[in-house]
Amino acid sequence: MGNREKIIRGAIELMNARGSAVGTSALAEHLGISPGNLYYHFRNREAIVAEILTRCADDLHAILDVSDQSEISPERFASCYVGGVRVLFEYRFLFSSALELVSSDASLTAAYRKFSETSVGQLKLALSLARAVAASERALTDDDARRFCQNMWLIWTGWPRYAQVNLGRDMDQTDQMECLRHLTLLIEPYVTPAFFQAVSEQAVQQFAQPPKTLA
Amino acid sequence: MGNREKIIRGAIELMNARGSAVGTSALAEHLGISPGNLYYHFRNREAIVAEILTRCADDLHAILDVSDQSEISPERFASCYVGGVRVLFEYRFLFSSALELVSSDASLTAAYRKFSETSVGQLKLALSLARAVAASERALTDDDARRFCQNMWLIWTGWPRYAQVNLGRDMDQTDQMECLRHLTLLIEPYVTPAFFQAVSEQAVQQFAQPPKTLA
DNA sequence: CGAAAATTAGAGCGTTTACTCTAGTAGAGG
DNA sequence: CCTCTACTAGAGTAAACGCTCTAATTTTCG
Repeated sequence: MGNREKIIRGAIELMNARGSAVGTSALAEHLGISPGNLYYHFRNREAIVAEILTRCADDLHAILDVSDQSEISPERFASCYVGGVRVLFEYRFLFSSALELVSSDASLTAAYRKFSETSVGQLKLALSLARAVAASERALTDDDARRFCQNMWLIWTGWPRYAQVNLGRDMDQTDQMECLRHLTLLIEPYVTPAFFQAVSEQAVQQFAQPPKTLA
Repeated sequence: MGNREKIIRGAIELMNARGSAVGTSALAEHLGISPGNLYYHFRNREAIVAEILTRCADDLHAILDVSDQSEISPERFASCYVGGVRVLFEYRFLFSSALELVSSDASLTAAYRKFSETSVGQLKLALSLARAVAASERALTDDDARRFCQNMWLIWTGWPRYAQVNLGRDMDQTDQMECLRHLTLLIEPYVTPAFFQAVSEQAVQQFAQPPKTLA
């Protein structure tokens, strides 16, 4: 693994632990390389964050993409949010320090907004396909469906920070499972019991398996 | 209004807009006072944030306190979360920049955790009292009730950042109303239609009125 | 008024920041 | 062996940081 890759991974690790404000010297020291070395691989500090954001967006969008489906299975539905929890935990500082990131750079702002907009849109599509299957008795207007997906995004991206900051957790598998439970609770009233049961079982099962994309 | 009060308000204003990372010189310039003046009124930069956190906690806890009630009216229930939205919007940077705040100082961490713990506890009490009234058909285990209140906290504290960062809003009354709608959507499945209807009407009505505590 | 106290301004301190620049190493191809 | 390219180290820069200090000003009160 080259230093470029080490820098990215080290930055994620350190920023997840201490917030996006970690400096270049702290990062270099953490990695055991010289501060100047960073600037051979990246134009500036912000370029590191930008690449991390891109990776996160790519990972998440690949998981949430259900545009090829006309109807969504409980298995696929579960994989959306089990996979989502994994990705959002891995890159959690992006959401914990969102205000700092966005107010520091204009191009990051645009990328960040596009990212969240696309994700919420994908969630909405998944929900509509799932609701077609679920045929729940509880109706949602179009505006409320958007709000529901935004709520889901808020819990999804907010829980890691909540667990870390408010509860002082150390961010292990247990915390990811708890995040899943929070999302489950949110979804439950809006799908049929049968669909919900199937999704829950699938979620637990998929969560027990190691993620696919890890080499 | 003395400079001490001006500093607090200016800090809230500036940090809400740009994140908690605003420096002492930027703050002084924003207020039209000298940087050194800050240190007459406050021991150090962190003391300013600590006082803001205390104020926020006091304001919110006063609004959420239902410990004197044995049963909660729709009016009181609505005032909890209408008032809560107001407070959390006013101090929104505390939640947007929580990771940065907490990782910078140990005593702030303790205060922040106590704050959120108490708030979620108060929410849980309000919910249990409301559910006694509402007698909904949808049961919640104790763990799920906690998760529900944590979800509420996440949306409550997360929405301002979402609106500001992800949607690029300018944080006016409309955004607070939208936050209310998000919370409403969360609550709806867990109370009876009659209670929900009463709470919704009360919420709209209370929201239209100016806040009581403003002198 | 006049003295004491409270408040303010602003220069300046040491430290840290993101970043640049130059000297130098490691390995591949000829 | 030599050279070229990819990469690394580390000293050094200007600016910004939180903060201290002193002198001046305003307010308070006998």
